Amino acid sequence: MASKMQLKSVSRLPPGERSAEILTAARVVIAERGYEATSMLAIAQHAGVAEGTLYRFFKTKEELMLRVAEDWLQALLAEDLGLESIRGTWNRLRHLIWRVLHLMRTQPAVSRFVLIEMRPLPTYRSTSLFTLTRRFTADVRMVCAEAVKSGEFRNDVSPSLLRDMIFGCIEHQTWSFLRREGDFKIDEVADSIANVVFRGMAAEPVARDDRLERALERLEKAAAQMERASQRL
Amino acid sequence: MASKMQLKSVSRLPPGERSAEILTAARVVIAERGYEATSMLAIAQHAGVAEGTLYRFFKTKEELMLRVAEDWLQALLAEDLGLESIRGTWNRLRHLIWRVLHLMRTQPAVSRFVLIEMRPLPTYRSTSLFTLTRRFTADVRMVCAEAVKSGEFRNDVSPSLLRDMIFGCIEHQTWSFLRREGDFKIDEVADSIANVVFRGMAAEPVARDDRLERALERLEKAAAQMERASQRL
Amino acid sequence: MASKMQLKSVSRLPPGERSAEILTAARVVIAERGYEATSMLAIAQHAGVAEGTLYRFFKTKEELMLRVAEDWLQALLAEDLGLESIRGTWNRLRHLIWRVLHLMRTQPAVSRFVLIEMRPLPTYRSTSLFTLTRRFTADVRMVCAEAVKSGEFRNDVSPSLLRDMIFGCIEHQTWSFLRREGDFKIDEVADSIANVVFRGMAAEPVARDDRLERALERLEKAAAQMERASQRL
Amino acid sequence: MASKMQLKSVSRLPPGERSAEILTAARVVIAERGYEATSMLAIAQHAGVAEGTLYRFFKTKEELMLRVAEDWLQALLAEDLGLESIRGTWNRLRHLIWRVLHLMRTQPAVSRFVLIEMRPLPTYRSTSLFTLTRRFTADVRMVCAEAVKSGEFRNDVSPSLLRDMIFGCIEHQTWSFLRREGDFKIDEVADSIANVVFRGMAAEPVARDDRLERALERLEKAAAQMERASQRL
DNA sequence: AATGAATGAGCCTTCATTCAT
DNA sequence: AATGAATGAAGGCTCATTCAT
Repeated sequence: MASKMQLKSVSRLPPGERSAEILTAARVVIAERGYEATSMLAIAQHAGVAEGTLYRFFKTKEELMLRVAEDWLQALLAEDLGLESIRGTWNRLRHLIWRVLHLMRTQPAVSRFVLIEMRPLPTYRSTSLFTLTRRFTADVRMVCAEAVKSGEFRNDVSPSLLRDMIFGCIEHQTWSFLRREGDFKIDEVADSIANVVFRGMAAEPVARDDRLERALERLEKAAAQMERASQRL
Repeated sequence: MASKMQLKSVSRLPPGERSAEILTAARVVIAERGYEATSMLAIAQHAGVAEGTLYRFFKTKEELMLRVAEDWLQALLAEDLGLESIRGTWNRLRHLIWRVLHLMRTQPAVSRFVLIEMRPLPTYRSTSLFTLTRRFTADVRMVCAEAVKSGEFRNDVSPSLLRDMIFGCIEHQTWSFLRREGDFKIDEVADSIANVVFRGMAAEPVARDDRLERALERLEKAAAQMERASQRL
Repeated sequence: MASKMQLKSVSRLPPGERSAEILTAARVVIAERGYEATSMLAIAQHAGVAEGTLYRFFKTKEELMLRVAEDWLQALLAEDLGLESIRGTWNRLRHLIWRVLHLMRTQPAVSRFVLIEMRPLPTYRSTSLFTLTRRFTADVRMVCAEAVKSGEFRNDVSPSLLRDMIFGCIEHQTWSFLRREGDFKIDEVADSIANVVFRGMAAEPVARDDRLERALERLEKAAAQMERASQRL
Repeated sequence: MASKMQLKSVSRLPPGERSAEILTAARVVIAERGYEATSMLAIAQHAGVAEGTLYRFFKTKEELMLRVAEDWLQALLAEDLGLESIRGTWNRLRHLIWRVLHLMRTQPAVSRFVLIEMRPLPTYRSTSLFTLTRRFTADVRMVCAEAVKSGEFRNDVSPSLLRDMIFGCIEHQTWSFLRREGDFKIDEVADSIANVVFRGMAAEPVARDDRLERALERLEKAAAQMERASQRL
């Protein structure tokens, strides 16, 4: 059924660039419409290529989508600084939280895409996208684990749960923003989360209230004196 | 002559009942296959009615799905006891958390449906399903708000954030279970979350769990000394 | 992605008729273009229905195609008389061969379809179409088997091979006709095949075909002579 | 500077060799996957050339496929010995049949390709592949024709039909083997076919039965005498 | 009110062929 | 001469929705 075709003259691009173009076009379309509503045709048209071209680079739609998310995330991750420069558990936690919130504020499209659309996919957990997202959360878990080890944190709650607590809270707080419906205050949220977790885990109460202690000591002392006194009698 | 002798035995039901039947059938199909894979045809067949009939009661597939989720949730909510019988902020929080975890464990299908499949819908927030889910979370928020009001909790973190922290954590912790991949320990998770939030928010630095206990011991010891002293006197 | 649709008003047909219409339309298209070149769209257009309608009745293209072939063949088979009225192995073989040749001459399209296009399908042998075609060949095999049993045929060649010989020959002889390139002479081919097989298998060396015929003529001639003689006497 | 340092090591071959390489590669792919499933890309990759290169030597896929079949067959034909050494019509027929059966057994891939996949092509008969296959069948036809000429065979059946009978039978008998489903016994099949055809065509019945003839002759004589006698009266 | 046959846009994917490099 | 990126028509199939009965 071969048909006569007039190939449009699309200049041949250096390898990698075409694929990058497609990925970029896909980002745009996805940002506009979301995963489900994004068709291969739409991506192709946006990229100014034919549908078939997409399949030169990506075996299936899902693979393409996954790659979009990965590349997007990777790019953001690359901009990231390490934790080395920051001292103190609270500061570190606060920084990590703040960093993610900032990413969401500045990159709502990719965030929405990854968190809301890719994550529900049945295969998501076996994806390298999943692995990539773990890089964000792993830091938090590590900081908590270190705090536990050093005795700064109690050890009655697992670092994994703390991580889930932090990121679960972040997601909920940013939910409506990601859906273009609301907003959130980065610093306020970051402070709040860091505070609750830190105070909730701190081995030593941050502020002291030793009135009970002192009262007890006075009482014990008094009791001891009375006992001695009574023995002397 | 003698045509159409075979009447379909679909008794004409009161409108409410027919619609309830459909909703029930839809639940079953959804529980089996999930949202995406559930077709209107499948629901109709399960309910023993024609596809067209579905559209008498629900304008679109989405509306039907939403109603399924709502009714499902409502039914679960109805079984629920109030908080009246429980005293103490920690106990109350722990109870509310435990209650949700228990619901997820016993009703994974509806949980998966609401959290994983309906929530990503673009219209979700304007849905009465969303309002309904708030009923679960509202209690937590209220308990926190009361604790703040009574001075038991600090007021530097909004109850909404605490609510998000708690439910975000719950979701992450149950994620793999809802996807039939893993599991979670109800009591452990409930304790951990309640502890972190409670300790993290307590106005009075919370004594170590056993501090009161020890104080009591010392008091009793002192009391005993004094008793002995007074007897000797 | 529901779109606004204007349903064309295609009158609702009694069950079975629509499917029959489709099958008929498919026959036409297939007869014109052959299996591979026949698209579901073309069939639908020919039947005056939408593509989706085809899928109400046939799960896949292959199923539809198979059904076309089956129905076609079945219809032809139904017209067929039994062998009861025919006596003698040679006559029976000749009849069976002639019958198939006649079918091919009058129904080249279905023949081409079944023999050339459906048969190469990987699944063909597990098809009920295959079973159906066996009905044609089974008679030949049976006649041969009976001839062997009665001692009329030698038993050094299996009936299956004879069947293959006969039908293989028929196919080759009609090949070019089925491809609209040539022709074949029914009686000549039927005679030839029947003769070779019959003579090749006859336990008693077979007289030339026309020997009996000629003997008859001579007998009649002699009888006439005697009649004339007796009248004169 | 220093660009394009990495030259592809595709040495510029004499045109005939390059084309031969492609043909060989195609054979391999076809043998593995069959005609339909063989893509130009696969052939190109196997041959270590680019897709475009294929089109330098073959205008279309079909042309390439046809050439593959031709070359393949030609190679097999070349290995073949003549008939000169074999005496006797039965022996010769048997040899020719055996030879083809043997080819099929040892070269199922090419057999399948030619018989099952190329032959159904609409253009097949005008192909030089078709001409080539005639070389196989021509011998049979010739042997039969000679037998007719020498009086060894009757002349009431055309050699072409005998050829079709033989090859048609061979195809049916090997059908399931070529589809990797069954098997066949070379010697048994060769014997059977040769026997049926030979005995079916032998001019002199192997054993005589002239009783009918003699009875007829007596009857005729008697009738003639009676007629003459009556005329005299 | 209920039916369910019919719709058809739209989806993902394939691959023979072209042609700028 | 050789490449291989790019093409794009075509295909099979799905399913929410409509509406004549």
